[in-house]
This record gives sequence, C-alpha cells and structure tokens, in this order.
Amino acid sequence: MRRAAAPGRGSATIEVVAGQAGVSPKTVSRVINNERGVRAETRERVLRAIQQLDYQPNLAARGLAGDRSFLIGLFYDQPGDYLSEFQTGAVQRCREANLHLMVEPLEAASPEVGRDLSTLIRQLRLEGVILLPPLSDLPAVQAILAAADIPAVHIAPMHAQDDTPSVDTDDRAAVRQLTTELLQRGHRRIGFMLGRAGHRATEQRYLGFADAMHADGLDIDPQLVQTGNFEFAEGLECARRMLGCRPRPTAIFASNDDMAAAAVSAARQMSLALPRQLSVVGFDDAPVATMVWPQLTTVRQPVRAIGRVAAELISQYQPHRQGWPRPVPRRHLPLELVLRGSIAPAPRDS
Amino acid sequence: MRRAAAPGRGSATIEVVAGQAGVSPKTVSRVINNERGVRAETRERVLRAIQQLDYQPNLAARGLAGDRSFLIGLFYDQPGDYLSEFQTGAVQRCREANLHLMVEPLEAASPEVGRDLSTLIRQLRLEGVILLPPLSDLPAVQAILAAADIPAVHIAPMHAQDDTPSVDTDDRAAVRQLTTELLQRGHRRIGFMLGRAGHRATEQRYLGFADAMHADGLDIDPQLVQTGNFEFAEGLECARRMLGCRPRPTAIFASNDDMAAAAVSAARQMSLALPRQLSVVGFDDAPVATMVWPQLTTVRQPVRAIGRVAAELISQYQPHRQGWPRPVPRRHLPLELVLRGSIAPAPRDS
DNA sequence: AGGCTGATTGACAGCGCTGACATTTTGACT
DNA sequence: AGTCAAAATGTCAGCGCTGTCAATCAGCCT
Repeated sequence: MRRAAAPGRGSATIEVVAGQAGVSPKTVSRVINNERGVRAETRERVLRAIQQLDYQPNLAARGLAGDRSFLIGLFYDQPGDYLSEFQTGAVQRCREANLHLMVEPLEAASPEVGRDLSTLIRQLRLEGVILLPPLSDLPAVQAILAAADIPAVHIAPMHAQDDTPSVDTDDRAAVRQLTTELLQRGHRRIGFMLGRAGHRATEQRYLGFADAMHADGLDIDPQLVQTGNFEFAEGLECARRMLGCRPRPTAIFASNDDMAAAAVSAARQMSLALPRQLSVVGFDDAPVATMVWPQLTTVRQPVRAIGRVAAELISQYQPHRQGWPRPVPRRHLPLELVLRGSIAPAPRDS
Repeated sequence: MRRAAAPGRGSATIEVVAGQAGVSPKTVSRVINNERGVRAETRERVLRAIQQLDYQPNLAARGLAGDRSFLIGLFYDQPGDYLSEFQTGAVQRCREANLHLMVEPLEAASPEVGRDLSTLIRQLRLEGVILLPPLSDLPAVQAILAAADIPAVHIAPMHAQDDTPSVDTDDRAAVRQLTTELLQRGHRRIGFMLGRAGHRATEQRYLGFADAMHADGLDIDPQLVQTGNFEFAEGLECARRMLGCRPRPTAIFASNDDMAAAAVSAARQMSLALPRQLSVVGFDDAPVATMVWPQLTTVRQPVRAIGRVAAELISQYQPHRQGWPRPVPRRHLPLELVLRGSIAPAPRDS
C-alpha cells in the first residue's frame, strides 16, 4: 500500500540513516534517545549520518511506539503580557529538552474546566502540565491532575500542596522592602490597594505591607486598604476613596502597576503634585510603569525565567521511578526592586 | 512485548470501541474522521460507544497512519498582548477543527530564522503555519515556506503575495477617518508619529493620514512627521520635537497607543492642557489607552477575531487538490473607531 | 587458548490507527 | 424474482519507531 512520500517534505526514515551509518535502526534509535551503551565511535558515525541526511525523527512514530507525546501543556486563564513572556521562557527550556509546548486557554470560571482539562490531557497525552494562576487553585483542576498521574507545576499557587512542585517569587519580601523605603522617607499614612481576591499575589503582597508597617509599630488604617482587582478602572475607584480620607495618605502602594497608574491618574485629577504630595508604588514593572509621569517605582518579576524554571521542573519528574524527587521541588525566584521617580519624601505638613 | 497500559490513563483503543458498537475498527475510524458512507444508524451506534467508553483517539497513531500531525504552527517574533490575544482566538478556531496550535517564538533578526523555522516545520510535521508580523516579510521565511509546500497564512504582511492568503485590517481607512475627525474639529497643523520602519502598519497608517490631509487640500509639514518605533520612549522624543515646532501642532496622531501615551506625557510635562491645547489620537486600543488622562481616542483591532480567521483560512487549504481555493483568500477585518476624551476642537488662537 | 562477564548491537514484533482494496448489503429497476 | 450499480462495511498491511530479548563482541582472568 506504499504511499508516495511527498518529495522534499518529511525527511529520511530511521532505516535510511541506519543504512548510511552501517548499523541497525535500533542503534540509531539509541543515539537519538541518548541511551547509554553505544560505543562513542558508533554514536559518532550515526550522528554524522543523521546530519548528512538532515534526518528528523518522526514524532508521531516515536510517540506511538514509545507511548510518549513529547508534549507539555501550558494552561492559562487570562491572556496578556505575562502569559506571552512566560511561554517564551518555557518554550526556550522545552527546546533544550526536546519537548514541545502546547499553550491552551482554559476558562477558570467555566463549570467545564475539569472536563476541558481532562480532554486535553488525554487527547494530547501530555507528559506534563504547567498551570498559571489562578488555575492552580481550582479544586476541579486539582482533582483531574491527581487522577491523571502526570507531573504538574503550579505557578504562584495560593495554597502550595505538599506533593506538587511550584514556582513563585517572594512577593511578600519585595513589598516589605519597598514599604520600608516609603517609611524611611517619612511616610506614615500609606494606602494599600489589594488585588483580586483569591490570588496568591494579593495575599502575599498585603502581608509584606503589613510586615513592614508592624515592624515600625504602625497600625494600618482599614480605610486605607481597598480592594481592586488588578485593573485600572477599579484602581481609580480605590484611589479616589483613599485620597478622600482625612488626613490624606501621603503614599499609595498598589498591588500592580495598572492600579498604581490609576492612583497616579486619580491624584492628577485631584490636582495633587506628584511625587511631592503623593508617592505611588506599583508591582510588575509592566509597560505602563514607564508610561506615566512620574515613572513608577515598582517590582520587576522575572517572568521569562519563571517560565523557564517551570519547564525545567517538569523534566525532573521521573515517570517510572518515584515521581518527583524528594523533597518536591519548590523554586522561589528573586524579584528586583525598581526605584523610579514616583516616590519622594513625605510632605512636612501631613 | 505487550506493555501494560497504565490503568485510568489513556483510554480504550479503537478496537474496543468497535467491539462495543459491533462494527469493525475501520468503521469507527470512518466515524471519527467524519467520512461519508456510514449509515446514520451505524454512526449513531459508534458515537454512543465512543461516549460510553470516553474514548479519545490516539493522535500519534492517527498521525502516523494517516501521515498527518493535526498541528498548526503560530510563529511570533515579539511576545506581548497582541500575541496572546491572537493565539487565544486561533486556538478557539482550531479546537472546532480538531487541530492543535503550537505557538513558537522565532527570532526575526537571527540569521538562523530560516533553519529554525524549517526544523520546526519538519520536526512537528506542521499542517499549516500562521506568521505574525514582521515574520511574513522575511525572505528567508518565504523561501522555506515555498519549499515546504504547506499552507501559510500571513498576518498583516507588508507585501501581500499573490499565492499566499493573508488577514489584515484596513488601517489606512481607519486612520483616514480619524484624521478627518480631527480636521472637522478645526485642526490644521497635525503631527504624525510613524511606527517602526518595515511594518505594514507603519506604512498604511501614514497613508491614511496623508489621504485625509490631501483630501482637505492640506500639505503635510515634514517637520511634523517623526519616526518612532512603536515604543513609548521613542514616542516621547518625537512628541517633544513636534511640540517644539512653531506654530505648534494642535493635534498629534500616533501610530500606536504607547506612542500616543508618550505624546500625552510630553505635553503634560510642557504644561499643556489636554485636550484643550492638544488633541491626541492613538491606535490599537491598548490597555494604556484608558490608563492615561484624558483617555485616548484610538482604533480597536479585533485581534482575537483575526486569530480565529487565520486559523479558519488554514483549514480551507486542500492538500490533495489545488491547494488554496481561487482566488487565494484574503480577509480584511473591520476596525472600530473608539472616540474618547483625548480629542477636542482646535484652539481658536492657533 | 579457553572461559567468563559485561558491554554493545541486532532481530523482531507491535504501538493504534488509516489507506487501498475486497466483500457484502441495499435498493432501484426490469 | 433477478439484475446490477451504488452504498456500506470489512480485511489487512504497514506508517516509523521503540521495547524486549537474543546474539555478538571485547576485555580480562586463569
């Protein structure tokens, strides 16, 4: 039933390579899969043949025979800069491991999340999955993953599970440090803008703020803690409420840059001089951080590196051994404080 | 050599389904692939069996036997909001067609672009590719695609090729319309901020501007046409140069929102009252458009829809027939003007 | 040289599915 | 009822690779 191989398209088969190298197909297979037990000189010869023929192993065949897929799934709920930076990092690492990344949207709010995820995992026979927040924390998702028996890496999960590796950053420490910067500049009434409820980032960033305030023996005025949802529009409301308080806060710490930009905007509309009358701090070092005036003091997340590390963790999983190495890997990446013009000493007369 | 099937993982094989439905595996295959020539009642029975067993066909096996991959490649050079919106749309459409999307970064500036692309295409046996700008216009890329004999859809290519489908938007018309809005408000000296050279968008948007100006019999002052590169920092420079001209322009049209935001910022630093003394228009309806004050009048691109359409075009390709339907599909999606506070009538005394 | 061990290599079946082609069934019309 | 084409279904090999296990080889010892 020979089907004519389209010329040019597709490359030689393993048998052709084997012929060229003067070995059996199985030996070529060994070389491709980096198995041990191939003499150096033989490996050399095979490698040369592969190169000469510009041979590309057929993924489908490898998958079928070896019961693998060479596919990692990256699931996200919200598209955006974060996602695309993350996936760029993850793909880089995957290439080194000869894996491929399938990036798939998954609606966290849908009642079908579980089924959707399960379908994708089984259809693609994924060898691992990476979950962007807030997917990590959905019970439906966790149930599927537990049943699926494949490695999953959670990014910044709210509740780290003992048996599941995760990658995150020490948001709490970063916010503590930056809050301390404000305190050192004489600020005492500082507003804090929370992110969306249920995000790890929301919780951690607030805790860092509280850490710094309490370390200085300051109380937190509940009026000055407002809940946004990481979005500009909400941030605007929050900022207006805060700036309406008397005495007015002299600084606002927003849980992300979009909301910080909103604070800047709100302050400007109230004709406050920035940063003299109001200092503003954000988080993320998003593009908008350098698009407002004054430019935002903020925290830079190594998003691409996080992606790379996540992909790296996946390949540490030992399918036929114990699973994850013990203790289960948990990586914390360092954040970088970015001090810019949006903070200044507190005004005297406050 | 039977390998034990991991219980729970992976699903039944086609044979099990065939047994349950009381037909041959081939018939099940026919149903899965939606082939004609299966009696409705039989199809029904098979479908029921598939459902009962929660059967998921093995992609690798389907691919190997049918010489397919069910994979579409989406290549990008720049991560960002655009990419992630686009891919979300493309994935949606792919799911309907039972295809999967591989999103891969590709460095346009690297001398290896061609080889990298070729490797990916052949390794993954991609059934089609989608190229985000500026990848479409690289000669190295075009050469590979021509040789590969797989359908490629170009997004907003600079030079549409006769035999290659593309998806784009009528940037020119949108800019013309919006420029006309400015003209109707009495603006005569209007600055225009170009995008990065070599982008279709850069060219088209300028042409739209020129169209409107010329239609009103106005000349374009070359001093008021400055080249940015779509980035905020450059936009700041451009804006400063323009606002330094005398008589000062009463409006600035920036080729994207980041640069428009820069114009707003520059104007503010020069203590101009917006929008009274300066109207600003952008393009993209990026997040920043609603994060500056006044909010930017701009043009919204249906990015997700573009992604969806791109994926749709891929599936119109007839591998074993003529290839593309004639004439080669070329889709132009409508843009939406978004009028916001950043434009106002020209000041009297200009 | 002969025997033995571990390292290297090869033979072969089969992964789960689909293409080509064979066979059976259906039903429309004599 | 009989004929015959078209529709529906089945048979079977093989896609390109890897797992299992058998065969061969090299190195070392007595």
